Amino acid sequence: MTEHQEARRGRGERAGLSRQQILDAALGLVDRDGIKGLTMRSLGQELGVEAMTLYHYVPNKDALLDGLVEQVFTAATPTMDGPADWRTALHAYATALREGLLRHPAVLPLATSRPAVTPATLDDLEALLRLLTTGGFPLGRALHALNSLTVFVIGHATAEARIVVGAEEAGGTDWLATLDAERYPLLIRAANERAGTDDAERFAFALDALLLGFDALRSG
Amino acid sequence: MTEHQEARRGRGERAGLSRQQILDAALGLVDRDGIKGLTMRSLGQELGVEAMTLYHYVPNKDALLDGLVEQVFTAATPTMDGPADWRTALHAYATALREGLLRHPAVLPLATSRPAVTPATLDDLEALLRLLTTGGFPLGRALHALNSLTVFVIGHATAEARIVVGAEEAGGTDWLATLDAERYPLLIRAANERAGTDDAERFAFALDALLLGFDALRSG
DNA sequence: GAGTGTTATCTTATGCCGTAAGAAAGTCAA
DNA sequence: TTGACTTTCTTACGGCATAAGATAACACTC
Repeated sequence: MTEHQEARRGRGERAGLSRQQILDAALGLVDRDGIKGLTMRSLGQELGVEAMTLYHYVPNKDALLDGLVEQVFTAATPTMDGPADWRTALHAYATALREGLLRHPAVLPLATSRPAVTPATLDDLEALLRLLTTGGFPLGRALHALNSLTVFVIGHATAEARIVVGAEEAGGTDWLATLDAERYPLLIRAANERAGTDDAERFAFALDALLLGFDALRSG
Repeated sequence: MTEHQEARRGRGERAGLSRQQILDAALGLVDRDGIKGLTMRSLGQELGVEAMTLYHYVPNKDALLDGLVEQVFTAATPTMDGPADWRTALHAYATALREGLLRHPAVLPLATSRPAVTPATLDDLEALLRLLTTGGFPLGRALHALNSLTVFVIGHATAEARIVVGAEEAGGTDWLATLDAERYPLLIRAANERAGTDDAERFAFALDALLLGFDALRSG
C-alpha cells in the first residue's frame, strides 16, 4: 500500500512534502519492513517521489535516523502533569517509556547510539527533577537516578525487542536445555521451568529494585 | 600499519588464516576506525587478502559481527572463582563487565541487537546463579536479578560510549545551558554545575541502588 | 501580467558496499 | 601421477548513499 499513486510528476511539480511527513513515512516503513527496509529509495517510493528529493528536507540518512529516534522518544516520554510522589512519578515514567518504546521495536537499536534527550522532552525531565529534589535528592543524585532509570528502560526495551526479532531465526533459548546436566544444573532447571523469561515481570522487578535503592541512597 | 605485506600472493597460495585471526583483525579495525571502517574489503586488506577470501571462514558479514560481539563479551565477562557473598560477586561482575565492554566501545551498538549469552560465559552465569539461590533468591528471581543487572550494564556502557563518539560532532550537552532560565531552572543549574555528568559515579550509584533493591526483594 | 529569483523535483552519474560464480593454484591421500 | 579437496583470487552484479546539475513550478516584484 504505497502512499500516493497520483500519476507521474514532472520536474518542478510539487509533491507537498514536509520533514514531518517524511519522518512519519520512514517510521511506518521501519515498523513494517525493519531497519534494513528503510533506504532513501524505498522511502522515496513510499512517498511517490525520487530518492534525491528527500535531501531537500534532511541533510543525509543519518540525520533521518536521528529524527526517527527523536520522534519515537518524544512520543514515548509520558507527560508528568499532576503533583505526585517521586516514587509514583518515576514508576509511571518508566512504565510509560517502556511501553512507548516497544511500539517501535525496530527503532530501538538506533536509540542506543543516538542522544535520547530531545527538546520536546525537556519539560518532563524538569518536572521529574523537581519532584526528586523536593523529595530530598541533591541535584547530582537526582540526575543520576533519572539517567540510570532511563538507560535501564531503554536497555531493557531493546533487549525485549531483540527477542522478538531473533525468535524467527535463532529459535530462542531452547538450546540451553541441551547442556551438560552436571555442569549447569541451575541453567537447565531454569530452561525447563521457563523461569525468568517473562519480560514484563523482569522489568517490574528491576524497576521496584531500582526505586527501593534510590530511596535508600537518597542522601548518604 | 597493515598487517602482512609479504609480497603478492598467487591464486592458491595460502595465507594461513583462521576464524580467530579474522575476528582479531576485525576487532582491531573496529577499535581504530569505528563500525563503518569495517568492510569486507578493508578487513581483507588488513590481513593481506582479497575480500572474498574471508567468506571461507565466515558465512557472511552479519556472522562476522556476531563473532565480534561474542568475542567482546567473552573477554569482558569476569571469572567468578572464589566463594563469595552474592552482593560482592554481583558487584564485581557488573564492574568488570562494564570495564571490559568499554574497552571496545564501537562494538557496543552491535551488542544490543545480538544475544549476549555465549557458551564461553555459561560457567560464570551458573556460578552467579548458585550464589544467588543459596543466598535466598528463588530461581526465577535470581534470573531476573542477573538479567536486569546485565541489561543495565550493557545499556550504561553503550550510553557512555556514545558520549565519546558524539563529542567530536555534536559538542556534548553545552546547548543545555542556553535554555529558558524561567522554565528549566534545574536543568540549567545542572548544566552549569556539571552535575550528574560523571559516568563512573552514576554507574556506581545505580549499581548500589540495584543491589540494595535486590536484597530487599529477595523473597516477598 | 511579464519578469525574475527561489524552491522543489527529477535525471544522471560516481564510488562504495556485500556477495554470487567460478577459475586457478596449492595441499594431500592413494 | 592422479585426482579430490581446500584456499585464494578474479570478475561481475545489483543496490546503496549521495554529488552535480537540469528543469519546471511557485512567489514575488514592478
